[in-house]
Amino acid sequence: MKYSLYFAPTSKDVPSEAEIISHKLMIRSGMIKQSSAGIYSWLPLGFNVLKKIEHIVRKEQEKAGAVELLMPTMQSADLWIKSGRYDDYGKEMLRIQDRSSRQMLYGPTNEELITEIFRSYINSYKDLPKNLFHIQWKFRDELRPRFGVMRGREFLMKDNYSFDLTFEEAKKSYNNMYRCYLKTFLKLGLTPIVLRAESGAIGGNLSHEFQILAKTGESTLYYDKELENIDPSKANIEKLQDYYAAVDDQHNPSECPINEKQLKISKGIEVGHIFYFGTKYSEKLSALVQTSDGKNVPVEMGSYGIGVSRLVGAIIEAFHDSKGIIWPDQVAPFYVSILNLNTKDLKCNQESEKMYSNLCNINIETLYDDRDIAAGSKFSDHDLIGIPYKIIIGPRDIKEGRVEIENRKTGKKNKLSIEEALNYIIKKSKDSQKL
RNA sequence: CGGGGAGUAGCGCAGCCUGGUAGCGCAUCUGGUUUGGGACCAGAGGGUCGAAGGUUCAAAUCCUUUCUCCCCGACCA
Repeated sequence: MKYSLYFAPTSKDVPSEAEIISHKLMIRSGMIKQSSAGIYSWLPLGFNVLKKIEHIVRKEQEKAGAVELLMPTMQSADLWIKSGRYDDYGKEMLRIQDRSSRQMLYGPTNEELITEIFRSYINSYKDLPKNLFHIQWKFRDELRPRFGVMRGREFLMKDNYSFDLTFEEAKKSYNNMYRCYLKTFLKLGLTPIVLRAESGAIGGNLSHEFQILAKTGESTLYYDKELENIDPSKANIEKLQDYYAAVDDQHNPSECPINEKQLKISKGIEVGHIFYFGTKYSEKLSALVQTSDGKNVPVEMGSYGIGVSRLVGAIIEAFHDSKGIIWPDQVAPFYVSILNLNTKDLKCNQESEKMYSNLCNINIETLYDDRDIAAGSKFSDHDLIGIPYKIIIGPRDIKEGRVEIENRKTGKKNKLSIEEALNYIIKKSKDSQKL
């Protein structure tokens, strides 16, 4: 993408409403624009990252055996009245009437709908287990939306629902998702810490929340430092759940089962939550399956959520410096920038164009800064946007056939020949795809 | 929902107390000089002062109502 054609309205100034760093950086880098309290437009850069995160979440769901579908944002109140949550959910639920005065609502979650879908098609234990997910916008009319996209009223969530015949099977599904979540957050470059949780409005008795480490996080976590070095593809999930982890109000130093050396204290942000809730909805909505001995029993369910739009903010909270965002390679909106430092220099233009088309030809996402502005502004913009690598093409070095590559994270610069630079980026890009 | 704060140019703010020509910085536009870490000179455009009502010869400024946004708390992906 040529910067001159792109739409990334960066700025030095931040509107005074932004308080936390991710919110400020998202506004400054032109990722989002607030539309009203807790509701945002996603500008190209923000949308790009959102899709990348969504993609990684989706792939991990699929690997774990979940199947994607898409349920509507608008739901009829009927099912919610049946489940009893139409009254329970309170003012957080946005209620609307359609033209014929039917009660509608903008879905804050989808247990009722998915149960109804399941009920309509599945009647036999032979069709179990099933695990269905979708990635859809939700609306919760929060008492107080804040922190930009981290706590919006409208937000993008991946939610999935497991259906099993027995508790034992349901627990397997639950642990399967537990593993899947660890993998997902690691894939995003984050460090997940899992806590036992209250199950809240969703209901149920087996529940964990997934936090990711970020020095500016909201909650303070106390946990066994071993949890930072988990390999979820090998670990035994039941055993993992025995490790100590607590948020500050659960943590009691005198009762803490691990010694001081093992205990680590860090800040975290909640990005996922999983619940087992058994037959709570299947009973109320008559989602029954027939067992091998001919009985009809309510299906055992669990639900699992990842805040996809929240993750955009959370990742920035985890990875930034005084200059701006530092995207992990997997979610960066572009993999590499070309900074043409002088667009009036023939050689700079030629070599920049050539580099750009070479990178495009091998499908490396490139932002080519061809704007006629001061070099310093380009450096600042690309640092702010957080693209992992810069290829700096300026008149000074290009005369000698050289360009400079800068690593956004380390700040390290390398002078290389044009060809070396291209190969370097190709190699790095391949390495990062293996992650 | 309780407590606090703010709405004046795209953004950040001053002006309000003590009523009388709406201002500053950044951004934008034009011309020129620049271009290796947010350039410089010269010029220009841009406002129903959140909205409604009231007081007054006169309201950004005083009064009333209202809307919106932000911060702290309780709740949450």
